[in-house]
Amino acid sequence: MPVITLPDGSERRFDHPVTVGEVASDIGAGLAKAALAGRVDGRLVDLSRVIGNDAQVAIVTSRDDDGLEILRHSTAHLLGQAVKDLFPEAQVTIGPVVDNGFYYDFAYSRSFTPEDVAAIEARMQELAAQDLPVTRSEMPREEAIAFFRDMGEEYKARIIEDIPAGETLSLYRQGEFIDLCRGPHVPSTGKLGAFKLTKLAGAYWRGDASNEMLQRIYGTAWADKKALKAYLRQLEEAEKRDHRRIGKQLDLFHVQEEAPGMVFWHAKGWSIWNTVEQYMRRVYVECGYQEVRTPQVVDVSLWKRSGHWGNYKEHMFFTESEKREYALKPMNCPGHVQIFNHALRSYRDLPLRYGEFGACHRNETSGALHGIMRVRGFTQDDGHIFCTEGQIEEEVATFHEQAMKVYADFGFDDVAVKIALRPDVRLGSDEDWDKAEDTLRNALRRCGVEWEELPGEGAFYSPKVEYHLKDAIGRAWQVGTIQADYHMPLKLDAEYVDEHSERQTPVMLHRAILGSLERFIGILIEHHEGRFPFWLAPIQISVMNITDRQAAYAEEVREILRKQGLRAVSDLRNEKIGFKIREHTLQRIPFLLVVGDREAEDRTVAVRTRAGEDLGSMSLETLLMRLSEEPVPSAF
RNA sequence: GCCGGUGUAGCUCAGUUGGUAGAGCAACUGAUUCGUAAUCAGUAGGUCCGCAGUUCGAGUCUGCGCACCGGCACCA
Repeated sequence: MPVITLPDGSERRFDHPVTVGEVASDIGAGLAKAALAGRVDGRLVDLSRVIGNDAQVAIVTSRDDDGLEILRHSTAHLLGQAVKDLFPEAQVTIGPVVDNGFYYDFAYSRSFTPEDVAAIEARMQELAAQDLPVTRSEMPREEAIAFFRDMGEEYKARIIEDIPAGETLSLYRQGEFIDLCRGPHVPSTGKLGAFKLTKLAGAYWRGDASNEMLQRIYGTAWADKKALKAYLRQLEEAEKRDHRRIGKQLDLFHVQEEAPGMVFWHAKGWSIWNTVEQYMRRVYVECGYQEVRTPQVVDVSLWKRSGHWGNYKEHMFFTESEKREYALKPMNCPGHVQIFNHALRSYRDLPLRYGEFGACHRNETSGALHGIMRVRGFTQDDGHIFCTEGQIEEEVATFHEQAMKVYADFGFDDVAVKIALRPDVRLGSDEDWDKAEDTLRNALRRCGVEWEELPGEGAFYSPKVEYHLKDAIGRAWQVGTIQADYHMPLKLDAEYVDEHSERQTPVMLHRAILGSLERFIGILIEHHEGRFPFWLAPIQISVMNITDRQAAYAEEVREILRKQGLRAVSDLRNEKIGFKIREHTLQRIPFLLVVGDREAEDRTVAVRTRAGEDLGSMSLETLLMRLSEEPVPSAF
């Protein structure tokens, strides 16, 4: 005689075992219609699940995150069903839920075409309209392997073979389609919401590039058409902030065929770069770094000693001259060790901090390139701190504070801190890793921050603290990092003399706040949608006249602003003021100054912001005062 | 690198079954001198990504490259 307790604490008594669906009906017809699944004593189950004993029950609908996830998972099954329907020879593999949707990977003798995808989506709509019941059944593991192998579903059989022996598996059937699945699923295909297939892609079996490639079809699924439309609109909005598009519109940079993965910076883009670099240079100085510069082209022997040649030569650029082989530097650390090694160091010199705007080249695989976010020629705000083991915690904690300040200055308030822990393939002993990981934890604990740990994500020589910035539309970008390296100093013979006159090997901390300037500027562009904060804007002010009569005055105003160190331009073209305002607003110039006869007469300017706000007419003194209130990063 | 797609004027794009390459915006010239998101008219602009091939004839068809886009893999 089950007593069902609902989320609001109310109870319902039944004199016989009931299904979750019956509980929903008992509560109300509307809920029964909306019900997709249930949560019984905390576990998600199908509506058909029978409850025999007292239980806590919640009905899951598409309004719940759980419900939406089930909806997406069931839509993935619908995709599987449609593909098997239209292409019986195709084999199914996995079909999980991802952000905003789902995908399903298939093995098939030929590639699916965009036309195939359209047909598949149409078939999905038909199958949904048929409102086919989705039913669950169970099968012992061994039987399931034979079952799927008989059906010609080799991949499915292999997936089941990885499940521990003796387990009973659940299968879901809708129409002719049967799939292995933990569930739960919607009770029938008619319960599915609004969906759309979005992308056709290749994906390796089991995510391993040495395996064969499968075909992945991505889709998005939502509770209703309205939510789907809102999502598609959001995608369009995201496209508008694409740094490649804005880079073109604002004339910031370009890339071209002759130099794949290398950036041609135009004047306005380079202005942003310079502002960022000058700001970071101040960070180096104020945080006790010595800025250095190391060679671009270095004999391969150094890279062999550092281990990079062994690990990464496929991704390095080489050049040969007079029978000597050189490599373009893929990173700056060996260079910094050379400077460290150029004198005999004392423990009194530590921590010794070097910073460099290090231009590096890495021959990234062609498919990895992406605008200025992932390039082959890039510049890091790189730094290396040579210190003793005992100094690591202090240095990491200090770095943390600096990094957070920098992110806030660039307009990022939501920063996630993570520690990437030891990977499977690594150097050094477990005790060393315990120690290194704990040092990072202690440093962060000292800063009072919360962090997430990422097992297996560390570099092969050290765990890393990582900084992930959340941008204006919620996307996360990994930028900064600090890592404690015990190995490279050893490989490259870095030494210092300790207080007992003994030679010791220092620890080397690799750290960057922005990561690569190219990528960081790309992130800035997307985060601000090209509307850079005043201090970063390549052009801060534009002065425009209404008729030729005010040309001289407009030039005079521009000149005064320039002398104040502001980046100002004038637009004296014989165009209507509305046209000029439109153009300069589209160029995202923070302040537009209009001068007509009145302003020229009174020696004032009419001020308008790029947001369209009219600040009225004011004297140049008032304007300069107003501009001086624009946020500018302060010193450390 | 792998799977799929795309490559035409500075930009955004159109171009039928193979038959002399187009539009809008931008540019340039002229007119207009105008008060807060597009003034009007005219002119000019192309190795149709590259190289081979098929054909009387290729932007269009075939092959091989390259680059870019979306994923996958990679990211010291």
